[in-house]
Amino acid sequence: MPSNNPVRVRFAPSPTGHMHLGSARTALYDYLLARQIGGQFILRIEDTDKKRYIPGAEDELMAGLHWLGINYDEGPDIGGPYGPYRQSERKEIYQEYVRRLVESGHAYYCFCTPERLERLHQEQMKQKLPLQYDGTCRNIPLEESDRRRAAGEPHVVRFRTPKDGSTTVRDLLRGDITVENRSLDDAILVKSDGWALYHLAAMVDDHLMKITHVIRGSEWLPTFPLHALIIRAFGWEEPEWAHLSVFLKPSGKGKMSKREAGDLLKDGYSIFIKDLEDLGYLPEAVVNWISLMGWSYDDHTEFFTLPDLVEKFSLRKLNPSPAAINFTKLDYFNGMHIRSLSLDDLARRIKPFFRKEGVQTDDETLLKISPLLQERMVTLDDAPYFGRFFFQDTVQPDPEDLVAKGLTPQESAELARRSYEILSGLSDFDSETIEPPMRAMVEASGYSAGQVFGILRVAITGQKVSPPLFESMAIVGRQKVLERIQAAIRILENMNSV
RNA sequence: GCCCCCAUGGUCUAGUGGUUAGGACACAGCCCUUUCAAGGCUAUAACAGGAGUUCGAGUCUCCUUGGGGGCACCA
Repeated sequence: MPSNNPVRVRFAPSPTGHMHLGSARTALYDYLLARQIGGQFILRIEDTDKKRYIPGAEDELMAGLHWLGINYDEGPDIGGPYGPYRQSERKEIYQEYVRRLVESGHAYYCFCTPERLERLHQEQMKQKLPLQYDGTCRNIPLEESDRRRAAGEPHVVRFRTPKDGSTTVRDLLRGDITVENRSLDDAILVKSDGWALYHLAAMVDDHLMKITHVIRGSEWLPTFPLHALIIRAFGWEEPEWAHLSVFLKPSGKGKMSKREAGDLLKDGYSIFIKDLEDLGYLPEAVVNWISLMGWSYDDHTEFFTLPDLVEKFSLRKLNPSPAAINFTKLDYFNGMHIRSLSLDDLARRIKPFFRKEGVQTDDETLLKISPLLQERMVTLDDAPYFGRFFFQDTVQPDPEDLVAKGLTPQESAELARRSYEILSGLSDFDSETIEPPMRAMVEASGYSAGQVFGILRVAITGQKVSPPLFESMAIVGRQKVLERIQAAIRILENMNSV
């Protein structure tokens, strides 16, 4: 619910792997909420765990956001009034706040060794008991624990979870959730190396950074009550919470494994943002697609640009149930967004895909073929598939394809010769000039348009599937068209009838 | 084992007590058509199961089942 305060939301990923669709959606919703109410969107890096840190992950995150068009107002690279925006640079802040919790009795120092904890865990497993800390250090007087700490005894800090009663928290998607406090663990807030854990660091940062709405994954639902308890222990005001459902694999059965995610690539799909550009997807399409996984607008609108989404997004319409990833719908949206691109924009975007295929292009031709390619492309890398012949000096048609269905090579060659005659005698070489006499020739020949134009298509484009023939011919140009027909005639003449 | 969340066609979803259960993707067919598309039209297809509340339940309650998540000195 909008409050009187300006909306401030944060995207707080940890740099421990590739940015995927789930995090992109969370960031998108954050961004939309901030933009529509005129608030701020903050990027905060949660990198307190050095063991899991992956170099480059932070850059990939920022590149991914940038590619998607999701811009943030405050972050590690651009700064802001509430920095630093990397948790690894905020250690002292957490220490200060943890001490407050200890002194107010909401947290305590725990000297239990990992070995003892492991034995406890095993015992609880054996007895089929809930896996929780047993409270051994819960009642050590503060003076004593301070003394032991000063003496250098290894320790962590744990939250003193109430043992009686229950805790109710409110999620924007699910309403009130109540849990018995006895099912909550005395979670560790600070590790023995002095670094704060997520539970503490994120709550402190959200408060200090004046975050009003926390949008995060539903994997945080089980620890949600703990987080609320920590905030309440500080006496702070709680933000609004929205826990987004997870993404399931396309079958809808379970989350995608690392292995499955990797296998996707050979089908031209990926759940990693970094791969999507290379696969020929438009950021506009990706944004549109993920926006609709767990959110809806109304009955008849599904095509959205980022500005549309800013205008229409609403937390109220978020859906709590898990959604299966549907890549064919991404393909659909990609086609739609490709068709909504201006011609010069399209020309610019397909250029690298020709280059990747080793096809030399020129901007003028690129612009001319764009309208021809536009309505038949699903992904940007379809462009060289349909249009490489525009840029080649010669094409290499498959002789079999040159022979029209139901005709002999000789008959096909004859049709090609008649086409050559007409084409070479034309005053102009645009599609409007080419089409009428060619149709008349087909009419007179007694063959079908499909047969005759099929021969020419293969002869001129080197492929059975291509953009419209006459427009293509006009762009290829008379000289090359005639050369290619000539070459095709030679091939046909050298074939034996079957 | 314990805790939490979820449940409408194959998939994404609309629906907040009374609807012929709506839309989108995919699929099939038709139209258009020189190929492939795009576009238009049509069809197939869903309230997980069981109790209860109510005159009336997809919608509220409970149970079952199924799915998902969590139970780290990760986030």
